[in-house]
Amino acid sequence: MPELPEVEVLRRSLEPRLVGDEVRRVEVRSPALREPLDPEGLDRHLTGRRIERLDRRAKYLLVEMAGGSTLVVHLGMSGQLTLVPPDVPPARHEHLALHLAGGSRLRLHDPRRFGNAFALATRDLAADRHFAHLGIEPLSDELSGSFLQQAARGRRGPVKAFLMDARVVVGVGNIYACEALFRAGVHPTRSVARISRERWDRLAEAVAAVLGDAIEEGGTTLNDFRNGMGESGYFQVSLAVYGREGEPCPRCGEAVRRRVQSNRSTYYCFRCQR
DNA sequence: CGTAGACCCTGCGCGC
DNA sequence: TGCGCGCAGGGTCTAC
Repeated sequence: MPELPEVEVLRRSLEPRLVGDEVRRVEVRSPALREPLDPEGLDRHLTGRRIERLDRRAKYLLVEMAGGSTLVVHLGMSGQLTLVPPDVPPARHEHLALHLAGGSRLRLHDPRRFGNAFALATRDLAADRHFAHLGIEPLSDELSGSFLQQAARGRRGPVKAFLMDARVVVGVGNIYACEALFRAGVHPTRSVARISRERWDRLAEAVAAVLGDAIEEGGTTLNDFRNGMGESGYFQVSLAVYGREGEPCPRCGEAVRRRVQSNRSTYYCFRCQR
């Protein structure tokens, strides 16, 4: 579930319901996430504080508290952050719960435990090791063909891995790397050393477009969340190639192919992507 | 230094 | 129906 668009949709859906509420109690139900949860740190930075605003950096959701501290949540592969009424019993993989003064409970549920949650004393993200190395935001005006071309200078390797390298540009996961490459007509294994300026322009446009479109379509996730319904149907229908091995390419009809790059599935059209 | 690959973990769908 | 296998949208670490 969690790619950048989903995190952004989550941020937008939670913000109006969380801002102004206050953390009454922090409950660490099972600390075994990718990095062990730190009950003392979470308690110290969150308990008794009012939620001022929600932000996002890369795929990290930032819950900014009055007084300047910040709760940082990463959903990993299977994480869900949901707001539930207090009488809803704990979920099987509910690792962290924030009990709010308004009565509801903000819970982090993550079966695969690749997620992460921690609190920072300040809002100075760049000083924290999780953020220090991160590249530009893909939906900012920093993303451009010339930026990508500059960043690729002197580098080797396939363009797909380059687009997914968070030191260059954040938030481009496996799905949207595939979708952006398809939209730009660039073959996923093409070396970054062999991409023209025109193609870098197309790639920059494609990355912003697929992420932007996904955020707009993700509005349905907002409705699901509000109604307490499931998460199915999110953006699946809009994916051109991802997860569609053997299905016809929407542009030319050639069967979509799948191959493995760096242990991840890549979906692409052999004819449209060069 | 950069790049490629392994790995962390649970759940689900598929084929047998 | 039951079971084993492959696969899953994340990031990080190690070996080369």
